[in-house]
Amino acid sequence: MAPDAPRVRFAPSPTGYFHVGSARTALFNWLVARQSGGTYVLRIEDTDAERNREEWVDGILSALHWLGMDPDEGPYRQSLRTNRYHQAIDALWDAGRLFACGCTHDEVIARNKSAGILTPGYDGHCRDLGLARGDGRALRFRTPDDGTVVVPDAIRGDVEFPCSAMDDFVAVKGSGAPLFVLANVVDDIDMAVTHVIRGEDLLPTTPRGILMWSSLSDLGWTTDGTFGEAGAPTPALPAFAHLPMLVNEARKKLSKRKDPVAVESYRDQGYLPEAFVNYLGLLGWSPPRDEPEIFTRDQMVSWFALEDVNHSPAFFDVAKLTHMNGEYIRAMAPSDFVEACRPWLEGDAAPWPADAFDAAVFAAMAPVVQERVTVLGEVPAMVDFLFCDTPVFDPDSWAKSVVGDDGAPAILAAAIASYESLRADWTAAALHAATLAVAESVGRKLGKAQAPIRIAVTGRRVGPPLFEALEVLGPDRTLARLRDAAGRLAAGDVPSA
RNA sequence: GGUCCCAUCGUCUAGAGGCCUAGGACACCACCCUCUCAAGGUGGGAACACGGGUUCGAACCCCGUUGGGACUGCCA
Repeated sequence: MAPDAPRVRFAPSPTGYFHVGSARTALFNWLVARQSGGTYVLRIEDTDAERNREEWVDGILSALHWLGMDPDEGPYRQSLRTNRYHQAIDALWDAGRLFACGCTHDEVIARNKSAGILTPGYDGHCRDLGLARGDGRALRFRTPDDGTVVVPDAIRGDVEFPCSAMDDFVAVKGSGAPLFVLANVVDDIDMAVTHVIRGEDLLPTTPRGILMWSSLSDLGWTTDGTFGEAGAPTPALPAFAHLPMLVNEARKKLSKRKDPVAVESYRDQGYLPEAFVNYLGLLGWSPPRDEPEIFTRDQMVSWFALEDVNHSPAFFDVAKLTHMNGEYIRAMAPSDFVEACRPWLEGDAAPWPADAFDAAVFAAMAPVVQERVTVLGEVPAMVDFLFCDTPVFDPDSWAKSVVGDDGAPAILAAAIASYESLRADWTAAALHAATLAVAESVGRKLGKAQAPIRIAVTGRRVGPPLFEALEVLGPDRTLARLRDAAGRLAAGDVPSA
């Protein structure tokens, strides 16, 4: 690796699930590292004890693994680096960059309100009181009174923030625990991060980080050797890139309450990681002109450039994701498809008893299923008639196209007679021809005539091609189900689903 | 309220002053194909927020307006 190779970091906070926006951020970081021979670092920002749950961290790791973006380095845990933050806090305190403040948030608001100030934000109450550290006092960062902080952003250009609009923010909790900006900056310094690529929601706090960075730099702060040499001076400010937000239909930031944002749920529904990553790549970026939207990871790596990332928010469109997933599924080698389906077919998740599943039977049916599903989670419902003792009847289908069809009894009777003679030549082609004859005998087109048969055998009006399904099901079970349906129909019985 | 960001079809986007009577994809509609459903094929409707500049010429540059969003926490 070149000594000046980029070092990017993906720095999620554990939240209990892996957000699709985080996945997009991870991807763009990963792309920059891959295309430049750089290093992609994972850092868990768990300074908040509330968010420091082991299984949540495992969730991040497994989601990244599923996406094919395992870190090159890390995970580092901020919760394990508190000593280092305290060194920074002491240095900042000794230099007078921090001051103690005993005000609660409510007190600040109350003071502002009584002073007739609608503007939220710290009023500077304790700034020059010379309060001592301790006694549960928070430590605030003394921001400049005037001047401008410039955030050099690879996507948006220089963004300027007037210091006059910046209040003295809390950098250390009353408990002594460091907060986001401080830990984040100290880590980026120690880990020699060269590119900070993150969501646009962090843009407004970036000037605080830059102020923190320069203070540490001014103080002669040196790196701790996490990466590279211990004792090296504060590195130059990294490049920044703030990615556009991912929004919902209401154009609001994706909400964990209202929107389907958990990557895990997409995985569980049967989206393929490659399709998911491909779609994510289309959110805020697009391949070169004239290139199709479906592309490989390698192509993305070679084409991607931070400078080409869009500025405006993108709607996470599940319909488009789903379409792309279908494309990826259809493009799979048949054996890969069969293999990929296993989690949905074997074990407790399947809608049939575990020992009822027959891999060879599924494999025979798989090709026609592969062409019809958009997510793997749809597979069981397409083949359950093969593994359940009796079909899972859709009440509506049964009512409309069997009970509600005057011709159904005759069709079923004719099909039973016809199929019975086909036992020796039980193939889709023979079944097709036989059913065509049945249809003719009742004066119908095949499309209309096959409905009662399909429902009797599979339980539903829609499904895989009927004759392939019958071939795989076999003559015994097919005929038994046809007789069963005909019998119940004659008895006026409506089966429960 | 303050600071900042953003603005091309319903959606994701192409477009970096003349190639634009604005292209593609998803979604939608119609037709074709067809054993259901998909897939596939063909066709269709659908956008440069508005107003000023700059320029021979603006979706593209500048300013303003409007609209949307983010942040404004001892969360990250």
